[in-house]
Amino acid sequence: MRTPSSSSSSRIKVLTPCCNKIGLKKGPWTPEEDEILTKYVSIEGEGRWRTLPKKAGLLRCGKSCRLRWMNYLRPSVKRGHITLDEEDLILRLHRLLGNRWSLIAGRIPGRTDNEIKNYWNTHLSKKLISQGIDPRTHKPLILNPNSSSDDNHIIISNNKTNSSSSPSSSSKLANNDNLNTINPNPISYNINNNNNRPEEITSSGDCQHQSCYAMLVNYDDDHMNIAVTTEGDDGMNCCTDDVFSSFLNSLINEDMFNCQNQQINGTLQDFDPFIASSTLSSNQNNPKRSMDE
DNA sequence: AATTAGTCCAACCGCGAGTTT
DNA sequence: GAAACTCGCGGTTGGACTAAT
Repeated sequence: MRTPSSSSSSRIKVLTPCCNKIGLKKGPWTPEEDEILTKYVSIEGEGRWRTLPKKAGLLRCGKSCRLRWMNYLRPSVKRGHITLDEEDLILRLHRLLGNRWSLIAGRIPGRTDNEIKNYWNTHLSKKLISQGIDPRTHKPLILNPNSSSDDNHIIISNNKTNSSSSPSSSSKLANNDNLNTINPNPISYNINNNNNRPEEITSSGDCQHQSCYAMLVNYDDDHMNIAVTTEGDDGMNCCTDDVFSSFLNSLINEDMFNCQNQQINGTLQDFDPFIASSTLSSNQNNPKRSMDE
């Protein structure tokens, strides 16, 4: 937690036990602590992290408990090396999403954002550099030295305009746990693209809900915007997670991606040739692989 | 064998945003 | 409506381990 002096906002934060590190243990977790935390969460469930340490009898802050559970103790966490398929998926997702680690992790079962982030920083970024590719932009290092770090990355916001939403808010909106409940507005996917001029097309997607969505892609000077509007049975956005999954799948999956390419007259292919080629090659052994695996 | 350099990854930190009071 | 609380994210750090000298 932030202390009042370190906060950039006008909100005044009061030190809470979670912030006050006095008496709280830091550093690596012991097997005994792991056992206590695992036992407690298995009984009480996830959440209420702030009060968990006291109730469970742990001398840790809530954030530390949550991190330990999420990244290590959770039963669904897959241990072991990242497979080639997973690596390929990470590369393509990062190409689309940038450093949205939680979002990427959400598409790779059993892997945590921290694990993927570490794997990226220690393996994949170096691998791309060795291949002459900028790991931030996925473009050749020589050809585009002045490109920003967000070039060609999808920015997801709950604003119809091209707002430059923060990574955290973007991730939260794209998280399936939150989409149905907190997003009253259409999601817009903004993809920076310095090479395309204004253009507008409409498309549709498949969703089991009625009054589902329309997808609008338009280019302004610097961005490609894909706005997904949903309206469910109750008039609220009922299936933005479905939409988001479909959209992401469409960008990853070869067939759907090619379909999108045709719909937008090849402009997306210009935007992202890497995806098209890498997907083509990577799916040769698993052509129907879905990101929802 | 000792020291240094490099790598890896679990954990910490600051911060923003949503929720509750 | 404002303040306080809580959660979760991405960036960074530091210690353990390994390789090189």
